[in-house]
Amino acid sequence: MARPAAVPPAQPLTRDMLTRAAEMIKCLGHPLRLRLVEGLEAGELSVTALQEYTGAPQAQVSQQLAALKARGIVDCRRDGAFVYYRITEPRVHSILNCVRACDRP
Amino acid sequence: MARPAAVPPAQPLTRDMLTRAAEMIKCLGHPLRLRLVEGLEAGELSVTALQEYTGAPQAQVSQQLAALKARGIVDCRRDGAFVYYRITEPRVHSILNCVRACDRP
DNA sequence: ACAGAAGATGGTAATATATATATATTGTAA
DNA sequence: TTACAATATATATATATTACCATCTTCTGT
Repeated sequence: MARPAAVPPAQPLTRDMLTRAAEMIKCLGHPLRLRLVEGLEAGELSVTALQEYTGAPQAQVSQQLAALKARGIVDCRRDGAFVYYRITEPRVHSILNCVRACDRP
Repeated sequence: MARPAAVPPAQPLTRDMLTRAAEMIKCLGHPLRLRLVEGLEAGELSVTALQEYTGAPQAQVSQQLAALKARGIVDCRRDGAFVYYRITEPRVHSILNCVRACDRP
């Protein structure tokens, strides 16, 4: 039997966009990192605040914030003893909204 | 100096929802898997069609489809010699849309 | 200068994931 | 039943992530 034709979807992401998108998404695909960006949604927070918010140990919070920062998802500024993180990747907000739209099409 | 108060964002995802969401997102955070769901956006496709669409070797396509299926992101049906995959996780579409909204807030 | 708070970083063991190759299964057509 | 196409799975190896602990740095208040 003839095999079904491949139906190439319109406008696929370029290889590069796809790779970068996958990296960003992968970075969000971690419970603590996802919680962190959730915490940062309303604005910037210090590492201490994020520690309290997530309940995770300090080192882990710092590590995962570093991972998020390395991918350009967040950035930080220092103010005295505190370092404040904020979201810099605008798509994060919409992705969080998608995630919250649980199981509803 | 007093340390800044933690500002707990409204309605954080429950631990469980967060864990599951992270798993789904993580699964999408892989170039080939992301390409696969992109291919499936318009409807179901056979493994062969997906092979042609992605250009990836057969075993890898099958493997990554299995990963997507294990997470409930896609499902499949067999029709004769062919197996057709389709998206079952409704949030995938919105996530893909977010991803495509590159760098625009 | 000193002590302590805030944060970052390095090392590491356990675990997970990716990729490739080979092989197995299932279905179809002759 | 034979041969071949379509798909799945097993296995091995390489690589990446995670979580944890300890340590180091920077800043603040005294």
